[in-house]
Formats: sequence, structure tokens, C-alpha cells
Amino acid sequence: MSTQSAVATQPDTKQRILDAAERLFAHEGYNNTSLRAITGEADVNLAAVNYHFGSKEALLEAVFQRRLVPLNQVRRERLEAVREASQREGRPPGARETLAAFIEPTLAFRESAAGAGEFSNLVGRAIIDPDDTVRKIFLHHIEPIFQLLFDTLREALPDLPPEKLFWRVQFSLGAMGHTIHMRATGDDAQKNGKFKCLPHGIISSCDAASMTDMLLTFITAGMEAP
Amino acid sequence: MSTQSAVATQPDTKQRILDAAERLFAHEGYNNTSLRAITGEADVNLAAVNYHFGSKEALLEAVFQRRLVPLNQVRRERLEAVREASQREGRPPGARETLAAFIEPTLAFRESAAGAGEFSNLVGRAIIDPDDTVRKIFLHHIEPIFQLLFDTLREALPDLPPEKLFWRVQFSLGAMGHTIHMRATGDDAQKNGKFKCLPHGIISSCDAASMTDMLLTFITAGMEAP
DNA sequence: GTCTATAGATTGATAGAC
DNA sequence: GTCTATCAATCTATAGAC
Repeated sequence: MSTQSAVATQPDTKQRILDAAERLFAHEGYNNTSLRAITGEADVNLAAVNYHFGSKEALLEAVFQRRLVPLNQVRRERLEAVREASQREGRPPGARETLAAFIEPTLAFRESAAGAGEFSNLVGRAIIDPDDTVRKIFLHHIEPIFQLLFDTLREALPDLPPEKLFWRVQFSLGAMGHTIHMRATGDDAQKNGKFKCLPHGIISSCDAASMTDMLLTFITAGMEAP
Repeated sequence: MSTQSAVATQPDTKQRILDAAERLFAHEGYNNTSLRAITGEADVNLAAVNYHFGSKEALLEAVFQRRLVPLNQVRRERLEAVREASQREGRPPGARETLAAFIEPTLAFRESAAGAGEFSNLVGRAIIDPDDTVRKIFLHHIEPIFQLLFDTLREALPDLPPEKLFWRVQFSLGAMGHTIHMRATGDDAQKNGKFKCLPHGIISSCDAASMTDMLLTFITAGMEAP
């Protein structure tokens, strides 16, 4: 990406590490993924990680950075479009369109770029991941956009006390994170019988569009509850 | 608990290990908690874990077993009370009372017994924990009660297609798990500035009663959405 | 039942040849 | 930039004295 002189030997080593790390972090979790697993899957040398990124934690940060910057850009544009439309038409923003502006890019991101689906799982995991390392890096990235979401929702639901709004947003994030994570592991899970909590052998179609719609319907109703 | 002859030297070693493991698993996560940390906190010897429980995984199972059996008993009784009342009065069960029968014991358990609060955090974590070990043991315990919850909700919401109901229950569990986990880490988080996503310095009162009420209001509205 | 000591495996990270 | 070899730390689990 940088020097002009280089006819670099393996121009995609960094990318391959990022892709493998993204997939494994999303699938196995940060703490359960060893550098050896990553370099093995990326088919690069073990030492390459520390050469290119410096440490495992810095690699995680790079994984987030690569996807979250453009994703947050989309979310920001959509949230600001919602606010501008509401100002232009002299009405408060709708709760559902506001939530959609935040959530749809997250779930749709899965189809947007090769490998982005794995990252979408990682986001779903990061929202709920109890681990401090993952949580800290992730929160740092979403904090500004979360603030914008919160402010827009305050306009959409002016009668809701801010404290209640805060918790309802948390409920929504929990639902979203858990949903993405279940989608991520769902395919394996059904084969492995890990999905035994799915009663009566119901097989759920979980295409992005219908999932997003169901989730938005659910949390919009919850958000607008009296 | 077993032999009658023993004047056991440290009758509470097992309990102390269980308590320490419960607290650390809930607070740090299963994979991030070493046996050394547990035995250090419990002030017992490292080898005592394997002597009393056999392995780290068996210890986790024992931690779940100790609390989940009585907790599920309460949930079962409350869910069956809801069903009986509905049959007796010739009406379908209410969505909110059904959800409350499942969720209230989980969040109220915190105040019920000494140390149970820690376990409540562990449950919140287990619902959403991506780790397979935790998830598998936990799912095995809640599967029957989950089935009962699902069946009762089907009666409460007969017009909702089962597939949609399934996902809405998942949304609710995600919201609940995330909520418990945030409550668990919230106190530390506010001090450490980890709660930076909390906009404008809003301090949320998170006593069990108001949290449960807010959560139930949210997910009941979501569950009853058209 | 409790303890010390240690085996045996895995981890993140690094030094140095090429 | 890539590789081998290895360090130092950590982990779960166990053997055996007391």
C-alpha cells in the first residue's frame, strides 16, 4: 500500500493474515484463536504476524479497522440522511428508519464484500463478547456512531426518558448481537445438533433481508412501547 | 454431602472452589479463568480442583448444576402456573406473564441467595457466550425449560408463525443476556470509563426490579408486534 | 484430603540466518 | 520479507509424599 519501489514478494501476505484472523476471530473468538491457527490458515509463516502487525492485539485492531471505518461511514451517512429528511419535512425522525439506518448496514454488510460476512459475525460477537480486549477495541470504534444513533433516537422518541432510551438501545444491541452470532453459527449448529433449543425441528430461513426485517419489527415495537 | 463417617478436615473446600469459580467464570469468562486463579481466590491448593471435580470442565458443569437445578424448578413452576391459570379461566396465557415467568426468576435470583448474584451474571454470559464449552453445558440445562417457554408462548400468540416466534424469543434472550452482562460489569465499567457509550453522563439506576420491568416491557411489545 | 513438584502441551513473541 | 529455532510464560492435569 505504501512504497513505490517495491516489487513485493508476497503482496497479499498482510491481506491473507487479515482474512484468516477475521474468520477465526469471528468463528472461534479472540482468546481461543492462536497465532499459529491464523498463520496456518493464511499459509504464511508464524513470524509474519509480528512482523506486519506487531502483536496479536494489534492484529485484532487492524481487523476491526479495515471493515469498521467504511461501515461506520455508511451508518453515519444514513443516520444523517434520516435527520436531514426529518428537518426538511418538519417532523421528527421515525424510530424504525433510525434503527434501520444503524442496523441494516451491519447485517447487509455481509453481502457487500468478499469476506465481509465473516466480519459481520465478528461484530455480532464483539457487541456481546465478554472479553475486555475485544470489547475495548470495538467500543472505541463504535462510540461516535453510537452517540449519533442515540441523539437521533431522542428526537424520534422525545417523550421517552433518556435513561429508558439508553436501556432500550442496549436491549436492541443485545438482540442484534445475539442474532448475528446465531446466524453465524447456525449453519454448523443445525448439523451438529447444537441447535437443540430449536423446538420441533423448525428450520429457520435466515436470509439477511427477512432477518433484518424481523429484528427491526421487534425492536421498533420495543422502542415505541409506552 | 455423602459419607457419614467423615469428620472432614475442610468441609467447605468444595464450596469455596465453587464460589470462587462461579465468581471468576462470571466476571472473566471461562477461558480467561485459570485453575490457579480459582484456587488462589478460594485459598485452596491447586490440585484440589482435580481431586474434587476431576477437570476444569467438570467444575464448570458443577457450577451450573448447583444453581440451575433450583432455578429451573422455579421457572417451571411459574410457567406451569401460567398455563393452569389460563386453562382454568378459559383464555390464552398472556405474553407478558409468560415471559415474566421465565425472566423474573433469572434476574431476581441475584437477590435470592448469597453468591447467587455472581451466578446470575454467569447465566447472562452463558446465553451469549460464544465459547462452545460454556454454551454446550448451558444449553443442555435450559433446553427443557426453553421448550416449555416456547410452547406456552405459542398459546399466548397463536397467530404468530412458529418461525417468527422462535426468532423473537432469540431476540429476547439476546436482550436479556446482554442486559445481565451489562449490569454485571456496569459498576466497574462506570468507574473505568468503559461505559463511554453511555451518552452525556447518564447514570442509570439498575436495580433488579426496574431493569426487569423495562426489559419485560420492551420484549413484550416486540413479541406482540404485528 | 492436602500438599509439592513436575510432566506435557500450548501460547505470544523474538533473535538471527538467508 | 520470509524463515527456522527457540525462549519464557502459562496452562491443565497428575504422580506421589505426607
